[in-house]
Order: sequence, then structure tokens, then C-alpha cells
Amino acid sequence: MPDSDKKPKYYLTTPIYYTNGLPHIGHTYSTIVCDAIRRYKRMCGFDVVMTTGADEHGVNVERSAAKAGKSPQEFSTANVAEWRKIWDELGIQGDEFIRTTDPLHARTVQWLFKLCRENGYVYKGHYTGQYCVFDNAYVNDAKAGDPCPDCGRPTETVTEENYYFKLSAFQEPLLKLYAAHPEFIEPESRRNEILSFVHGGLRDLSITRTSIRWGIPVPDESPHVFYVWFDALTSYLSAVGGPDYELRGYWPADLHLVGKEIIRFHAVYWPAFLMAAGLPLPKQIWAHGWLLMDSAKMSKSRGNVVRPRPIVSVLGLDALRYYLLRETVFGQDGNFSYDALVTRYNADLANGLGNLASRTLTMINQNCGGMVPDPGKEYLKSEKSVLRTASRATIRGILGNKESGEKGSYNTLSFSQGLTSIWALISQVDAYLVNQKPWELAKKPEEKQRLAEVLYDAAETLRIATMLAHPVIPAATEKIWKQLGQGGKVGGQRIDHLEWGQLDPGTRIGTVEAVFPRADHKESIERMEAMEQDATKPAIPAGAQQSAGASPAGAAAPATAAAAAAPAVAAGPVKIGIDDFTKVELRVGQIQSAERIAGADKILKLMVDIGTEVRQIVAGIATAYEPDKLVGRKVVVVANLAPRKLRGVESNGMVVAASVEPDNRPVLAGFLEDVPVGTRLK
RNA sequence: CGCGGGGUGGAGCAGUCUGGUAGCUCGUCGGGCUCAUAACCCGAAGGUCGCCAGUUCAAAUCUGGCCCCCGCAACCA
Repeated sequence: MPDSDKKPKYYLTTPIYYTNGLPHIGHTYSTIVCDAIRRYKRMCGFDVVMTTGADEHGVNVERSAAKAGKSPQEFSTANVAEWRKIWDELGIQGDEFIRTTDPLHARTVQWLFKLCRENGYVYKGHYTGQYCVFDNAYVNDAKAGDPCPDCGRPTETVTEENYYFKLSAFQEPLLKLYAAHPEFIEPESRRNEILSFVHGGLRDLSITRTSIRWGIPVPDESPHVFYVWFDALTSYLSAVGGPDYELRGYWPADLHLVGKEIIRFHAVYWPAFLMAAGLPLPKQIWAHGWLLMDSAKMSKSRGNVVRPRPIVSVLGLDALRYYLLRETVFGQDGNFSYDALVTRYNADLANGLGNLASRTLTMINQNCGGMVPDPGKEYLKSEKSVLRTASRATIRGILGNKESGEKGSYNTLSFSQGLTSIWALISQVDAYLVNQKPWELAKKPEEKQRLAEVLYDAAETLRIATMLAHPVIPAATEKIWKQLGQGGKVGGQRIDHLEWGQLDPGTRIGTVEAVFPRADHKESIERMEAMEQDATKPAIPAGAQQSAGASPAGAAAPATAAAAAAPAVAAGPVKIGIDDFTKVELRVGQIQSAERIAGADKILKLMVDIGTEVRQIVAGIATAYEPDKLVGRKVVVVANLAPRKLRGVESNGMVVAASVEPDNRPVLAGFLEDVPVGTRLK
């Protein structure tokens, strides 16, 4: 209502995700962190808008769509629907969901381009690179004559006309920006990285393509289409009104939360585009680290991808949220393992907060007639309660202190620190209860006053912990709030007005029930793993990446299009006919010599006698075999493989080896009987 | 000298910017309590903070050198 006009505005964004596959734990991490910040800011009285979205353009989508026999638009729409459904299940209420196929977004991109161009920061140029005609894509870093890494066909040197953005003109302005606003890039390590990158000089950026069709057209420049980053980054502006952003009043964004792999685009390109267009700059870019899989435990069950659904259905949404925000120091890389997840759940949520709520409220029910006891005005005013002092310190540590200028851990996104302090407070209440023994006080009528004091202290501290934890574990805290007999929603409270003593004596307690039932450690893990496997096997929409080896150990590498050059691996194993197999010429070869290649530690240069000739073959077996020990050994060779240069050395064939988990250690294929060199396998 | 992140009690981590008591969670052992979700509380064992040198009254923390591990990239046709 008119209220929202008065509230200060706060705008934060998740990256927009490349929707070629389904969200995994990494995407979930970024998004949940944003959601927690959003809830916190709401509780501080801000009019908050949080956006997330989908980056739908690019060659990979185009290709996956073709494979699925759909138009890119259809294909992408289906994926986006699935993403939205999952965010919905995860209780992420993004206020805006931006799609790059949205007409408003297209207009915004074109508008931004026009502004940059009018201001003289766009010029026409040429891009020359190695192009694979079959795959319809440029091959990065390939030299003339190199084959395509995807399909092995030769690439062609292609020159295409495109528009360049004069990024080079922004080196000084950017450095000035970073100097004037040290908080612009967080954390510090990332800021240093960007600083040195920009100091090293900036090259102009090609921002359009004529080789791609699935993208936003450049106005009046027919075959030109905008290239990923110019398109994707602009979505942050389109999400809050595009060219008419001033009407909505949310731009500039207060916070762009991104993964560390895409910090450069957000901290360098994006502000440069905006400066060129004369638009206001976002206030802060925060790069979080990656969530790495506990490889030893996960990889044996192949595929390192962990998805949110199984976790949520076994332990609940709050368990996942709590784990993600508590377990890793925000900004650094963290580990994910089911084992740690369940341990955290039981130790902190079930035994900690859940149990405290249960014991406190039960005692009030049993001894105080189900109403918050009244310790009397005098006690409430006095400084006697140790929990009062402790609570105040915790509140202050998390929310900060205006007078002293302390920021508070939530304000610096130090969620793990904030949560640690809340749980330390919870532990103090547990200790307090054991010391004060309210169950004994209850037996002595003369201790009635003391009993009221103790239980009031416990309940009030519980209330404070509940409010403080709410941004991170919204569902459970709402339940406890209700059990405490509090009106309204916790989420609707003003956390910045939180102080000791706001719990009214006489409040009737609600029904007490376990908020976080204890989980059986082993069984929970088994259930989650089983569900993960089930979900991975059958029909995930085409193009979903279920690969074992694709992105780094299933890491949280959300990213927008360009960063996620992840190969769109097609569906499951396809059966081939015998004729396909006979195309492969397998022969017995004998290694005549083997040597290391300078500067390469994984591959060996082999000379292999295959009967008709001696071939030079490069094999990736250096980590498992000593060169000298290979000489004379008989191996299986793919003899008709197209030549390929590896580390500058030409390889004419391939030595067949098993790739043994967990490290894909190569083990050479061979024969028990002696076989003449050159014999064909079929 | 390709880029980056690490090496802190059995495991996983904080602390390092702003030198001065090495902290947390889990696990182990012993004890207590019984209101509570077999929970909670107390205590104990366990660390030359990767190695070497330097600065300093004082170094996990600052400086220099070295070793090792992990991502990315290049090199697993």
C-alpha cells in the first residue's frame, strides 16, 4: 500500500541460470542464499525485490532443442517451467522471474545497445576464429588446422563481422570505481583478482554474432544477434522495468550475488556497459565459492550431481537451507556431503533448537498452566538474567550496532558466523536449565517466583533465537513461533526492533510438537542416495547434464551461458549396429618405444608397431605407466582414428585402456594368449 | 615461472587482514541430570597450527624460501 512507498527499497539478484539442464545443489545454493538475504531485509523493513531467471539463448539450447525435435523456444519454455516448479517447491519466492526470451528484455538489451552506441562505445569490427561447420560453433583457443574437439572434424578459419564494445576505454573508470567503493566487489580475494585483471589492461569485447541465430536481434542489423553476456547481464535491468526502470524505482541493484566463476563479467563488463550507457551502477557484487562434492563418498555411485529434491523430501527444506548457510564460510569453497548434512541436522536442528523448544514449552505447559510465566516487572527490568545479557550480545553480533558502527554478521553475509552465535546462545539456555533445575523448583511452592524467572528466561531466549534464525530456517521458526503463542508470522516481525523482554507474560502456549524429528543417520543417507539415483536415470528432459565428468565434481557452477560451456550430453547409451562397430579398426600393436612429452604429465608418446607400419600414438597413460616398462608390451590400438595433435605431438590412433574408478586410472587392454602384431579385432 | 584455493588435535572447519589464551562441530572416554526429540549438561584425552629461515620482548598470524594436496586450463583420440 502507501506503506511500500515509504519503505526503503532493496534489490538483489541471483545469477540467471542457463536452463539447459536441471538445477543442482550449486544453483540451489546461490538461490537459497539470496532468499535468506531477502527474508532478512524484509524483516529489517525494506521493500525488497529479489529476482532470479533463465538465460535461454545460445548455441547449446539451440542444439539441445534440435536434438529433442523442438524449437528452441518450446524446448526452453519446458525447461523454464521445470525450474520454476523446483524453486517453488523450495519455497523460493522470487519476486520476479526474468526470461531472456521475454519481449521486455529484448527491448531492454536493444535499448542498452543503442545508448552505448550513441555514446560512441560501439564499433563494427571482425572476429576471426576456428569454426566447426558441423557443430555450428567456434572452437575456443583452436589454431588453424586443429580439429573440432567435439566431433573431430576439421575446423575452418572463419571471419565474421560483428559489433565490438569499447571495453578498453573503461580501464581507468573501473579502477576509479573500485577505489572509490571498496565494497563494490566482495569478498576481498575476488576483489584483488579483478583489480589485477583490470590493471592488466582490457580488450574490446565482441558483443554480437552473425553465426548464431537463437538470440536477440540487433536492431536494424539483420543477421546480428547479441552475444551471451551483453544479453544475460542486462536481464538484471529488465527484471525491474527495463528502459522504464525509474518508474519502479529499484534500479540500481543493491546486490548481485554470483558464483566466483562469473565474477569478472559482473564486476568488469557489466559496470562498463552501464557506464557507457550512462546508467546507474549496482552497489555491490558478491561472489560466493563453490560447493564441492565429497568425492570419495559420492563418485562411486557415479555422477556427482546432487539435487535438492531428495534432501528436501527426507530432511526438509530447512535442513538444506541451514546446512548450506551454516557449513561453509560464505565466499569460500565448501564441501557438501550427505554425511555432514545429516550430522548437522541431528546435532543442531533436532538436538539443538528443536529439543530446546520442546523442553522449554513442555515445562511451561506442565508447571505454568500453559502460559508464559510472569516473573514480575522488577525482574524484567533488572539485569539479573544471564540469558538476557547473552541474548543482547547475540542480537548485536548479528544485527550490528548503529552507534558503534558494528556491521553485524548478517549484514556482511557472514551467515555461518551468525548461525554459530545463535546456536551458542541455544546451548547456553540448555546449560542454564540444567543449572537452575526448574523441574525441582516446580516441586517446591516457595520457589514459584524463581521458577517463573527461569522459564521466562528460557522462553524469551527461545523467542529471540527463533526470530534471528528465521531468514535461514523459515518454516521451522514459524512453527516454533506459533508454539510460543505468538501472533502473526515471524517473517512479518521487525528484526531490527528485536530486544529482550518483548515476550508477554500470560501468553498462552500453542500445541507442542517436534519441529525437527531426529533422523536415523544411515537410513536417511540411503534414502537420499536412492532418490538421487532414481531421479538421475529416467527421462530427464533432453540435454540434462548427468555426466560424471562434465562440470568440476558437480560443483556449484551456476553461471550464465558463456561460463557454462558444459557440453549438452545427449540422452543415455544408444545401441549401435554391427556395421557401426566394424567401422572401428582395432588391431593388436606392440609398443616399440615410449617417452614422456616435455611439459605434459599425463600423456606419453608411443611408437607402436601395428603390423603394416609403425605408428606414433599419444596416450593418456603417463600417470599409471612408466615409459620403460611399456616397451615390448602388446596393446589394442584403434587404427583408423583421425589424426590429432596433442600438446604439439601428432597422434595417429588410440591405445585402448580401461578407465578405472574412482580416478579414471587407465589400465591397458591386452591378451592372455600371445597374439601376432597387426591382428584385427572383431 | 599458466590461473586460483588449501595444508590447524581422529574427521570436517574457524582463527591469519588488526601478532600476545590455539577455538568450534562431529567422534572417543569418564561423570551428572531426567524437563526434553535415547535429549541436555560437566569434565578428560588428543595439536611442535606443512617445512626452513628471518623480523619481534612475543608468530598459526608479518617477511622470504621450500615441500605437498585440490580445482581450472593445457595433455588424457
